[in-house]
Amino acid sequence: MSVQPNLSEPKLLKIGEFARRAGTNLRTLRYYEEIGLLTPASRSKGGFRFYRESDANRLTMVQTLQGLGLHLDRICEVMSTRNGDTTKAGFFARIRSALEEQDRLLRDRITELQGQRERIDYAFGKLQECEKCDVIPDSGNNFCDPCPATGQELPQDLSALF
Amino acid sequence: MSVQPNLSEPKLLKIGEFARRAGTNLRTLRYYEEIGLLTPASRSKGGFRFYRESDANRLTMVQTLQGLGLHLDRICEVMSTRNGDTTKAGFFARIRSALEEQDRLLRDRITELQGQRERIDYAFGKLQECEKCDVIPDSGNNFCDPCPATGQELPQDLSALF
DNA sequence: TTGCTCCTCACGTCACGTGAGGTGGC
DNA sequence: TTGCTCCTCACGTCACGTGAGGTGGC
Repeated sequence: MSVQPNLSEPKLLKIGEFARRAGTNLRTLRYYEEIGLLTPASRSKGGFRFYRESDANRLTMVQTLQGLGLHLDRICEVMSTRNGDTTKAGFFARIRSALEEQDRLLRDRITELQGQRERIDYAFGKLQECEKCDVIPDSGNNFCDPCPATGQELPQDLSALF
Repeated sequence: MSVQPNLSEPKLLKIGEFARRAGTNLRTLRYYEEIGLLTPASRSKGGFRFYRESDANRLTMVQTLQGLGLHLDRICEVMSTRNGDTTKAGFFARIRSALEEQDRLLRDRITELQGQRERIDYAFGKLQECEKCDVIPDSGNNFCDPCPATGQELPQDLSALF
């Protein structure tokens, strides 16, 4: 006789085990509950929080969005796909727009970081030349900005460190 | 008669103009001075702070490193290229290592973000299929995780939003 | 019952935000 | 002198960190 898995009672985790799996800690989870960002699925009669395994995916999304520089109140908004009209069309439209928003943020951020890598590369190139030069950057020559050899501005990342 | 530009007295900016150019604000600059991250080049006798134009490049680097998740004390360390032995070789070695550190951080972060984009893409693909499906995710079906049509786990980013 | 996990305050911290009240400098 | 910019406290805030003291549940 095959037993139907009980889908209406998915596995629940206590806060410690859930935090470990989700890569976070107890204080953060309690704080997220306090601000309404992530509410446990239930509580024991003694007050113990119980989380769904799948809530770890919500946590991951929060971490991703935080890494992109969003504040928790904005993250609440972006992830509140269950608020609003309850039609299937409306619900799915909110999901789609949340995913699109994240993709935009990711693309923009990647472009930014690639630009920063190019600037680092440019600085490396100039640094090679500086190593062959006699002048040592100090306050007397405004830390070699502009470069006494070429008269040009230093790459930003060298100017920052000289 | 040509006049030698006075390199020992580069243009100095008051805090407001400097903040505007560097894309920051007065409070942040005062805080950075307090913790020793960015000290003004000089002060007027009345106490007004004066910054070098080139210090904006230092600020930019601080912002970049903050965006990569570093704390200010770590940023102090990474950017303290003027501390240590004062030989040219030592100084340049510290510059090089600071640039390498940043490049590592940038590459790792870009890889991470690209992975996140792929996950978003994967979620979009599944969402297309879900739109053709009759089942509506709710607490009775554990928000469609696992998918009642395929039996497979949902993409993380759908599970997070369903 | 023991031990480990969890609970709720509640104060501390980092990186600033935001006035209050006063002074500098073209 | 007027107006704008700057000054130094100093308290507030966001997102937690870190105990203190007490209870739950296998």
